[in-house]
Amino acid sequence: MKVSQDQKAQNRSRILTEAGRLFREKGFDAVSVAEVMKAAGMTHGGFYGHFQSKDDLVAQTIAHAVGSQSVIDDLSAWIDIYLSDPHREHPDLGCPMAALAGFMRQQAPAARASMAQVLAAQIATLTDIMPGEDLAKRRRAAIGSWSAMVGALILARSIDSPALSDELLSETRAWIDDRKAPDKPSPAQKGRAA
Amino acid sequence: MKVSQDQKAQNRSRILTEAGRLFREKGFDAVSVAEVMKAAGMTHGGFYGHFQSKDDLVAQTIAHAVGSQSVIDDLSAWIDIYLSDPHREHPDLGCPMAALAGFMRQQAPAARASMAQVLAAQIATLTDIMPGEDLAKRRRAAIGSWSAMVGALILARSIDSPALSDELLSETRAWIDDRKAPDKPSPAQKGRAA
DNA sequence: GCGTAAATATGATCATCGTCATCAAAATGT
DNA sequence: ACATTTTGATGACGATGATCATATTTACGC
Repeated sequence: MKVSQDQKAQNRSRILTEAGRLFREKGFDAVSVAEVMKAAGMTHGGFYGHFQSKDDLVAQTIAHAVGSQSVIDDLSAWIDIYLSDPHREHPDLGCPMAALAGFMRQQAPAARASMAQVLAAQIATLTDIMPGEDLAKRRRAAIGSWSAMVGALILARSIDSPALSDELLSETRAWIDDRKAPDKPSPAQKGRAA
Repeated sequence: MKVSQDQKAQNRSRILTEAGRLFREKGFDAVSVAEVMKAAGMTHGGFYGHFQSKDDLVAQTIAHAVGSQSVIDDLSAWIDIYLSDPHREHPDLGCPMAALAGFMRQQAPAARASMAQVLAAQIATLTDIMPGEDLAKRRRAAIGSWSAMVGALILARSIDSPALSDELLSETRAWIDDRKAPDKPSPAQKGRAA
């Protein structure tokens, strides 16, 4: 049955939203087109009226998922939330890069290009809120901190040991914070520690 | 046709080796049992004489792949090699954690437990060669550095932009090195830079 | 109001994959 | 040497998934 243009736009948006959740939760391969469509409240047939292929959906989902992320302007708060227990436990609602970067190597060029844009924007945002005067140093700190945040979250999610997983998050948090004051007694020792 | 016990052991080892390469290259889901067996020089039928299931193969492959990694005892050299262009370009021969961590969330408990062991051992090794006296600080530096290394490599491999990918590797390298001497003019500025 | 084009549903097709049953051949113990 | 295992090969089965063909219903321009 046909549907109003407004409905179609809403349906398309819902497909992208649900695809974003499912992909982050299970990875691209483990989610079928039919599963995405069902989550969006439709059957699998209408899919190709919205997207050319599953690869097309993947590429568009990356940009869409990042676009709906909330922005945090305080660096310490950002790191704390990023390396937190809730974020580790809910990849389907969390950072698309941490959830999907591991799957990007075998994706189509369009998807990889979309991820590159998203990553460049993230680094730019982090550079902006990074303290200091020297732009090059701020950008370096942004890249290093972001790598550590993403790496720690991915590793923390990849293992079975809650203790080691907790330690990864808290110690990486402390390690990044230590940069600002390497000689003081670790100012950001908030949560669980080793 | 039957084969000597020596042959069987060699065949099993070759299955694990080829599985390690293929899994690191394509991910667990994208590699079929038949593909692994073909790479090992056999047909798919004999697989279940060696492993109980594909999940079993996955779990054993993780331990096997890490066991055949070479150990580097110089920290700076390790970081340089880890965040190098060749390592980025050859995930099938490189660090299993960087190549596979992103796929671990949906794996069976045995595989996740194997990854936890491997990660714990890696952190212990890094802690050992980390400079300093305070053990807790050395372990923190090991965890933070390792997170940054893995994160940078995963991100560098996930995108399409060679410039940004290069920058991720070189700036993360410099950022980790800066920790040791935050005020000196970045002593480890060897390769390509921003 | 009407006819047409569009959006989704239903169902089919072709390929792939994990796993298992069965078979052939060769190794090993006696 | 021979009988018995045992290893790997061949082939099949059932399930799943991406994609497409066709049908149905309805929005929207005239």
